[in-house]
Amino acid sequence: MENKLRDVRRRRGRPLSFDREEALERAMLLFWQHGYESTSVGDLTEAMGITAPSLYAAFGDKKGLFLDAVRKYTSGPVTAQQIIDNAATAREAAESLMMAAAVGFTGQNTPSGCLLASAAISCSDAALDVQLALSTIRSEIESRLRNKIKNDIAIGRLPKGTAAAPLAALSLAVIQGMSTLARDGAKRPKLIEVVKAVMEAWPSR
Amino acid sequence: MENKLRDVRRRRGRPLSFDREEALERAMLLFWQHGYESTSVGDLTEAMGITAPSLYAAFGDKKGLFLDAVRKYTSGPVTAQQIIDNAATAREAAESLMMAAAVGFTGQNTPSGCLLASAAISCSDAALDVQLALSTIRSEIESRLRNKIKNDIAIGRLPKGTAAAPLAALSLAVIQGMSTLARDGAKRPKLIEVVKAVMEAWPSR
DNA sequence: TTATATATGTAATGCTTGCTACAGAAATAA
DNA sequence: TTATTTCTGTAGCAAGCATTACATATATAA
Repeated sequence: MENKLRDVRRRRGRPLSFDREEALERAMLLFWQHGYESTSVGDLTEAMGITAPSLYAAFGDKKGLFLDAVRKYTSGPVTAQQIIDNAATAREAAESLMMAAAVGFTGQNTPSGCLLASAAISCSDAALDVQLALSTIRSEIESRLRNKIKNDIAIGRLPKGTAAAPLAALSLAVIQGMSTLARDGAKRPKLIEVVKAVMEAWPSR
Repeated sequence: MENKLRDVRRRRGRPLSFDREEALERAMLLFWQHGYESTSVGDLTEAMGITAPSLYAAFGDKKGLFLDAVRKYTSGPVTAQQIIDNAATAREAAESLMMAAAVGFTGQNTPSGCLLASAAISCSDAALDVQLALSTIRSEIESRLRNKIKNDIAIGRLPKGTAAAPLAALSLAVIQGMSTLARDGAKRPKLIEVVKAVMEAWPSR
C-alpha cells in the first residue's frame, strides 16, 4: 500500500500561499463572536491574513465560508452526536451534552456562547438560508436526544409515563439559554450550577 | 383641576403627519423579526410609512428608535416586573414568567420569539451599546427573580438549602432558549410542555 | 521551452448603508 | 399680514458592503 503522504500529488498551478484550515479557524472565531451578518468580508480577510480574491477562490463566497466554518465548529474534538451516542443512558446524554455546552461556552481562548446558538438568530431575508442551516443542526441534536429518551422509556430505564419530547426540548432550550447567559458574562461555575439544577427535573433516580 | 386633554396646547410649527405610537409599533415589530443590525433604515421607513427625515426628527437616529421600540416592548400589557411582584410565591413567579414567555413568543400577530432575546445577540462593535442595553434588561429580570427566591427561602417557604441563583438563572436560560425554539418553529403547546418539565426541577411541593 | 492551470495583488465594480442639506409646506404667535 | 416654528419631500452625501475584472506570478505537464 502506497504511503498516503507521498500519494498526494501537487496540484497543477500556483500553490496556496496560506494554510486553509488555519484561515478557516480564524474565520470561525470571528463568526462565533460577531455572527454571520455582522461580520464583514473586510473583517474576515483582515483576520485571515488574505485578500478578498483569495478568500473567494478558496471558499466561494461569504455564505460558503460561513457554512465551512460551521462545519469546522461542529466537527470539533467532541461532537454532540458522539456525546449522545456514547452516553450509557438518556439522562447521562442530556447531562453530558449540557455540561459540554457549559464548558464550551466559557472557554478562555474562544468567544463566549455558542456559534450555532448565536451566529444567525435574527437576520435579514437575504440570510434566511443560513438561519435555516443552523436551525436544522439544532433540530437534529434535539431529535437525536429525544430518540435516546424514547428508547430509555421503551426499555424501562425511564418511567413509562415520561414525556420524551419536553425533556429533549428543555435540554436544548437550556443550552441555547446558557449561550446567552455566557455572552452576558456568566462564568463557567454558574452555568454548571444551572445544569445541575435542571437535571432535577428528570424522573427520580 | 384643569382637564388634562384641554391642557394640551398645540405645538407651534407644522404638526406631525403620522401617529408616533403607531409608527413606533411597526418599527418594534420589524426589529422583533429581523433584529437591530439586520433591519435597515430603509426597511423601517417603508414599514412606518414615513420618510427618513421624519424618522430622524422624531426618534433621533436608528439607535434611538430601537431603544424606544424596546421601551414599548417591555412596557406591554404585562411586564416581567409585574409578573414577579404580583406572584404569591417565587415558584409561582418563575412559572408565570415562563408561561407568559411561552405564550408571548408564539403570538399569531407578532414575530416568533422574544425581541429582548433575539434582536442583538451577536453584533458588530458599533452596536455593543445596544447589545449591552438588552443584556442589562435581562440581568435585571434575573436579579428580581433571584431576590424573590431568596425571600421565599428566608421565610421558610422554600427549603433552607435551596440555591437561589441557579434556579433564577435556569428560568432565564429557559426563557432565552424558548425564544430560539419558537423561532425554529416550535408551537405554543410544546413550549408550555417545556415549562411544565422545568418546573419539576423545583424543590418538592 | 512552451502550454496550461491555479493563485495573487491591485483596483474597481454596482449596491446598500445610515444620515442629512435644503427648500418648501403648514401650523401658531405677534 | 408677517414672523416664527416645526415638519415634510426630494435628493444626495460619504462610507461601507460583497464581489470581481484583470494583469501578473508561480506552479506542473508536455
